[in-house]
Amino acid sequence: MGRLSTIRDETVFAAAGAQLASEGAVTLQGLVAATGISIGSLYHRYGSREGLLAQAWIDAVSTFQDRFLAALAAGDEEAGLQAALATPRFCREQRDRAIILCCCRQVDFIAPATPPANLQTVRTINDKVAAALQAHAGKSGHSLAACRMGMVAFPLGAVRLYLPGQAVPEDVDDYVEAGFRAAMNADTGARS
Amino acid sequence: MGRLSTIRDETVFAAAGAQLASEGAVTLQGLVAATGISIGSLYHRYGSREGLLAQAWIDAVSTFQDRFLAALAAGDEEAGLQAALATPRFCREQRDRAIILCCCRQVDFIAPATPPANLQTVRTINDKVAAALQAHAGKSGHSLAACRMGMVAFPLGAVRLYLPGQAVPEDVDDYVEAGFRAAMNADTGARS
DNA sequence: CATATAATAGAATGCAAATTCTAGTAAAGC
DNA sequence: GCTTTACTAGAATTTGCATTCTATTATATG
Repeated sequence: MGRLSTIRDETVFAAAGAQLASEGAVTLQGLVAATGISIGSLYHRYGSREGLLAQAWIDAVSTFQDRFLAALAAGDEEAGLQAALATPRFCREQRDRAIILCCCRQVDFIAPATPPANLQTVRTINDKVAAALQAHAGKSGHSLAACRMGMVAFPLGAVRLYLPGQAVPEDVDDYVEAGFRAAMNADTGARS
Repeated sequence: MGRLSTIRDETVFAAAGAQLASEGAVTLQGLVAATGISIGSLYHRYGSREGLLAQAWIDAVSTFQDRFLAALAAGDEEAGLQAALATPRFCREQRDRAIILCCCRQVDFIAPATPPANLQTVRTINDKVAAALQAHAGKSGHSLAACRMGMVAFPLGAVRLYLPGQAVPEDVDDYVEAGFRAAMNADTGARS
């Protein structure tokens, strides 16, 4: 029961990401202007500025993580490539969340003043991805460095050529694939 | 004539970059604490917070630009590769400036409130790099997108795996080279 | 319809950081 | 050694933003 919220979390989080990407900082007044929400609602719903930012980050990261881990979990020969391609695809299908992940930094959302509960959630998420990467490295016989390069660094660098201003073109996937294979081949620490 | 400054610009700029990378924001009090400079000196030397940030960015970008353009200017077969490698090399030799370039964003330093003179300088620098890339694309027969991918996006993504916390390992150069060649080969818009 | 609950709303407050301002200090030229 | 010039220094002020607080509005349930 009780009154229903008029403005969705999604809208607020997207506005925060957009402001951070374009201005370099988020102000609550800015969010009020961008979304029409009131200061009172912001504090009622998110507790504090830090809480709001932390939730926005967690929302974006966990959504992406689901796809990235699912791709890796396939476990077959091309699992790594699918994980690499998860980044450009995410940028097209979840643009607002991708802007938070690709155009901002964790430090913009997660700070010492972040509520402990949120801080713990972030740690769990980060650990999970790190572990999955580690596991994939072991299974595929490649070094962790090569996996991070081909599945994280190159894809991120690629989409950042376009976000936040432009759409990520389809042919970025070709470059990501080429970069992924190159990283795997260049793997000086390969074990197989 | 006149009194000599005791703390070098370089030191102040590096502190600004370090703070931005680790905390996500720069405060003048933070710079005072990190470098020992006084508030009065900051305003005397840089005019304003915006002026200071703009100068720090310009210092970092123009230093990098010199190397990047020099590599491209060689003009031979491997000029593109040398330009791609300029990024990891810069990270090792000019770490403080590299942190500003690789771990921060232009928007953190250049804003609407940036002094017009500095704004103009930044525009000139950006245009120069864009033109050189464009020229290299034409000369080498590759698309501009492929050149930006292999010479900017992949190298940047690669070093960001390590900066600002760790040194950029030597083998990153191998991945950057592999990524560069992959981008050139994957070039769907190649003209030769 | 009455009541409890949850959300909206925005003016008032407090705080942290940027900026201003006045005084003091070191180097170079005459 | 005197003057000019450029830099240092930090207290006082202002400003912009986060946060608090009280009132109000909308929905669900009995």
